[in-house]
Amino acid sequence: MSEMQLRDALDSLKGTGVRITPQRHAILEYLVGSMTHPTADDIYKALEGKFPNMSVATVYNNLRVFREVGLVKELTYGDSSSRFDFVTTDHYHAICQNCGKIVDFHYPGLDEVEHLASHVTGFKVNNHRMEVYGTCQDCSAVKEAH
Amino acid sequence: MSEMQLRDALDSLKGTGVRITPQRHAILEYLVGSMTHPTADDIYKALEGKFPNMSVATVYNNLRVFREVGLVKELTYGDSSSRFDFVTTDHYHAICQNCGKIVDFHYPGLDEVEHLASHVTGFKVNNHRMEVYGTCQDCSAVKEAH
DNA sequence: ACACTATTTATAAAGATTATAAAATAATAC
DNA sequence: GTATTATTTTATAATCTTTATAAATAGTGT
Repeated sequence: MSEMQLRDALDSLKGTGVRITPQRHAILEYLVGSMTHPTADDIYKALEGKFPNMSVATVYNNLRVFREVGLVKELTYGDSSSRFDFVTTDHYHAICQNCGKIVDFHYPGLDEVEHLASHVTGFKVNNHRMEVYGTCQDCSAVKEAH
Repeated sequence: MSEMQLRDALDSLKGTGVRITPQRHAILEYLVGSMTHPTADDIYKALEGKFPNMSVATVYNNLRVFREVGLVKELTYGDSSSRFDFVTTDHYHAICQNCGKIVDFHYPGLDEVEHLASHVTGFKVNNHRMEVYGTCQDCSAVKEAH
């Protein structure tokens, strides 16, 4: 299934006139396959084997390109570096404050919030973002055990 | 009214054994008075007049202290630097993607999301964050006029 | 006023991201 | 298929935000 996501993404890139280089292919492939919301550095390190000469700038440049085209979302949490998330269907994130793990979950109906916010603030609202923070099961277990 | 907020904040600090220095007083005062969710640098520059010798580190250190005590929230949006928000009552933010303006709004009932997320992901959820993004009235007006 | 400890300052260091210019490479026209 | 052109990659340096460090200073309790 992620096969198809990748192919769709590449098609979508072609459609906007962005060249498909081996590096771009690899970065996209990694993003689609990864469930971990990696940082730019994660991606850089992961592809070091395949592309020993690839520059960090290439990773950043292409993540920006993907973001501008709408294939990728940039997530900025409290920690120092951004995380990048391949955009599939709308979902939200639960973030472990102990180990940093990020788990997806779905929730319908938050469009309502957009409407209210728009009404109250006078904004034209395009989209929203939301996360929940807490402790994941693994970390909870460790604390119990102690 | 912000007078009272400031006094409460100072009392709350004293209660936790944190010393009240002139710099801390000034930073808190600025945060309480400001409706603009300033960056550390904004605060630093704003207090330059009163404290010509103040170090940037002081601003960062104290913002961390305030955050740890719960007086201040750190907001990380897409841009390069964090913004700091004096915690009053729970509210959310509408962010203008054109000019960066941040407007507060209230919305009840998102605790429901925490429950569902907890159920689905197995997390112990402590809190959540949410924002809406769009175009503020001023920026919309400018676009229309053009 | 004295002693003790937290805090500030000045400075340097770290880390993430962006800018720049030259070299390499993909798409396009022929 | 080759030449051309514009894009992209690489390598490197620069920038910017934030944190670490150590000496100087200032609050607080006695």
